[in-house]
Amino acid sequence: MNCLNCTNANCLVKRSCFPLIQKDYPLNINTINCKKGQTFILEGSPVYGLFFIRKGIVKVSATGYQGKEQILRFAGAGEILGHRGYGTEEVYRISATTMGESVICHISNQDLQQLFRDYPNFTYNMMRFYAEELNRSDTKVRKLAQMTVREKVIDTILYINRKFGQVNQLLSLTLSRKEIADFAGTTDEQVIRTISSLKKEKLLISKGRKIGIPDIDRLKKEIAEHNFFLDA
DNA sequence: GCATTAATTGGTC
DNA sequence: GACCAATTAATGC
Repeated sequence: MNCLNCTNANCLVKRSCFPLIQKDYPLNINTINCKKGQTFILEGSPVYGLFFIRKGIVKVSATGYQGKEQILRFAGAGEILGHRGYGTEEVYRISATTMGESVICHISNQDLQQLFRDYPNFTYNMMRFYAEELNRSDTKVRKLAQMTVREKVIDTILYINRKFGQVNQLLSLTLSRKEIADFAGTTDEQVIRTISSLKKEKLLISKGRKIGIPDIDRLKKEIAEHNFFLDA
């Protein structure tokens, strides 16, 4: 597989290096076709390059004490994975699992170094990406520490909406209650209770296991005191 | 349809 | 607000 016929305009490699990359440029992209629920980066395994999502949605998580899962973020097409391990770390500190059918691109450490040398624009864009990531993880810490459970659940739902949107008034990415809890840093029972009271307040609707937001601005108001880092 | 998994509810600490 | 247990709903095969 190579990047020439890739249609993913969001990809950082494509954006930064094309149309410069020619047919004979020695770049080896491994593409991995994944079904739902496949873990293609495993916490603790040696770092062997960077991953880019070509298609699909991936959850990034780390395992804590007694196997407790903390979901750190969800990533969509064009986003970068495994970057924190690159350079300094010898093993990945996160796992990455597909939420649905996905296509993942992988670039080896060697090819990556070559790209960094050949395409300063790519290097610069990567640096900007790292800076943004640092900001996001910073705000994530503050949210976990300062928000109430109710606020964290609302924030999680708004985050999913912001990132992946709604279809027919329902969030297009369906998370289990436990996944919401693992992202928000609470338990699935708390999530269930919060969601059901939000439904009573008409701030949320649901069909089966899917959740919808009837009025996004009204829901945003619920966490307005934390507006400071709403967009993270 | 049945078996498995997820959601919900109630109770205890 | 977490953890546990019991019940009920949803989903996969």
